Amino acid sequence: MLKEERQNHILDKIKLNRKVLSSDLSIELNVSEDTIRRDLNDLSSKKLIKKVHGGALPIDTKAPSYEERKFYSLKEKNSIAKKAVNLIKDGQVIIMSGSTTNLQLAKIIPSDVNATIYTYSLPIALQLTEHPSIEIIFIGGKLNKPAQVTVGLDVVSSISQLRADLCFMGTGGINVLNGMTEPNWEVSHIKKCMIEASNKVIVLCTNNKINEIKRYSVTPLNQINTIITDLDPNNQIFIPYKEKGVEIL
Amino acid sequence: MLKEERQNHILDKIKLNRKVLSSDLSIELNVSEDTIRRDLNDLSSKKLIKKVHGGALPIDTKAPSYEERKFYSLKEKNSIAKKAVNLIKDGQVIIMSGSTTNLQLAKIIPSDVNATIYTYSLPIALQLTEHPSIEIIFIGGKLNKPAQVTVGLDVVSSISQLRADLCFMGTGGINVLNGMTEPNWEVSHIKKCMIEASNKVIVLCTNNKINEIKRYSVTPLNQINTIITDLDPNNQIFIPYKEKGVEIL
DNA sequence: TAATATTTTGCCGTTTTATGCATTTTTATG
DNA sequence: CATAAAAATGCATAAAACGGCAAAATATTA
Repeated sequence: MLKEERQNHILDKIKLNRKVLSSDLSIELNVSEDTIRRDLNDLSSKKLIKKVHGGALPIDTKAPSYEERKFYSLKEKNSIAKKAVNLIKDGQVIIMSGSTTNLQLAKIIPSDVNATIYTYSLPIALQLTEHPSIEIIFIGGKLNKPAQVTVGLDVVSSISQLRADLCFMGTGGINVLNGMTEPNWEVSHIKKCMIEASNKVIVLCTNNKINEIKRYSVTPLNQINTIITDLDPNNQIFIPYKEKGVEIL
Repeated sequence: MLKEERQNHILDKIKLNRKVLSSDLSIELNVSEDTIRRDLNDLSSKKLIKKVHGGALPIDTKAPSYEERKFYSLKEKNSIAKKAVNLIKDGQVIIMSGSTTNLQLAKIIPSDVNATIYTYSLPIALQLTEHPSIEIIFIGGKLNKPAQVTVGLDVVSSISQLRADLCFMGTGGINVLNGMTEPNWEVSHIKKCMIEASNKVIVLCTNNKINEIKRYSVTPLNQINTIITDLDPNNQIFIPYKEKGVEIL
């Protein structure tokens, strides 16, 4: 039996039983416990299992991510949110994607603003429930736990049926050549729909996302109306963006 | 049994019972109390539990933000949730309404349970994102801010298209003659759909809701399979309910 | 195909870890 | 403040992990 076969067997067994013992595996697979231990070490260093004394367990699925990200570079996000909030006008229909920058924005919308906001992010929706006058429509679907947003076909088809004045969109990365890109395929697809559905596309973009490329393309620059960053809009880094007709705030 | 398994078990039990005794655990897990004590020390130094003389308690994390209700009669709600959680079986499709009792239930679902949960409540969905294996489908629509749930036609039509094994439902009031009633028209309508869509209807009901009547009728008793309350199920108050064929837990 | 390099595996002595037990110290409580 | 329960401490033991090494299995190259 090949090493890889053996390791696949181990992965399968962990998935099935939520636990394996080195001693069991050694007998079951007819190899020494040393070999099993080395297998478990391999798999563990690939983050496929959690190795423990005596065997292994499935990887900890706990997601600390969103909460953590929430406080990461908060200052930059806030400065972006402050610029963004001025673009919201009474009576508008707005779509907001699920970024933490958008969450900051949701927090500072003045209480006299009257608008309708569509979102598929739980934290943003929850935040907006504290606003007295904004009407919130939550876009349902299967939940992506770490990001706390809904994803999938339901979301795509809901958004396709919308017509919005504005959309505020976080981003995985943006650059002149490739436009906006996302690390997550599902999210990239959803964002395409958001852009389709909106008259004006506003991208909220902390400085570390500028001139970054992620795996999946969302849209070329020419579909983006405005980019809001924490940098000075006159920074020379934005010259090529402006040449493509994108407004920088 | 591996050390980590044991510690996971302890964490689960604390989540469920809000307390554990070293002596119990020692018997339950078939190890000496010394070992349990060492486990509790481990978990405690990782800030996952609060170790106390004789056992351990959950660490009290999240700041109580919106919900005074959430902590009001928490004890009763928790005792209901504990009974309810036993009804959840692997692989089931479950609909949960938006009550605070359901939120308690969501908190204590053991981490090895594998089920699909539909809900239209933001806090419940958010809570469930911390569960490693449950699939969550959020039912979108217009948000009702004070209750933090979606309501309206979208919700009704989404639920109508479902087929669930179970639904867990909070209630505004219940009595023998009028069955289940709700103060809010939209919610009453949504609950009707939930009942339609579910094979088994389980009503979670704190004692103050028993023999109460609200404005809008949801369903007569005969559509309800089980009522879970914080009272003793043999309490004579339930005799007429039992005569109508409702199971009391 | 033979020769050689590389990887995988088993073995063995050493080190570390997990656990139970006995003894002492601390804590809760009437 | 007396007493029983729980916790801490130290020690013993068995199981598991580690590191080095050499044999065996595989892959690569001439």
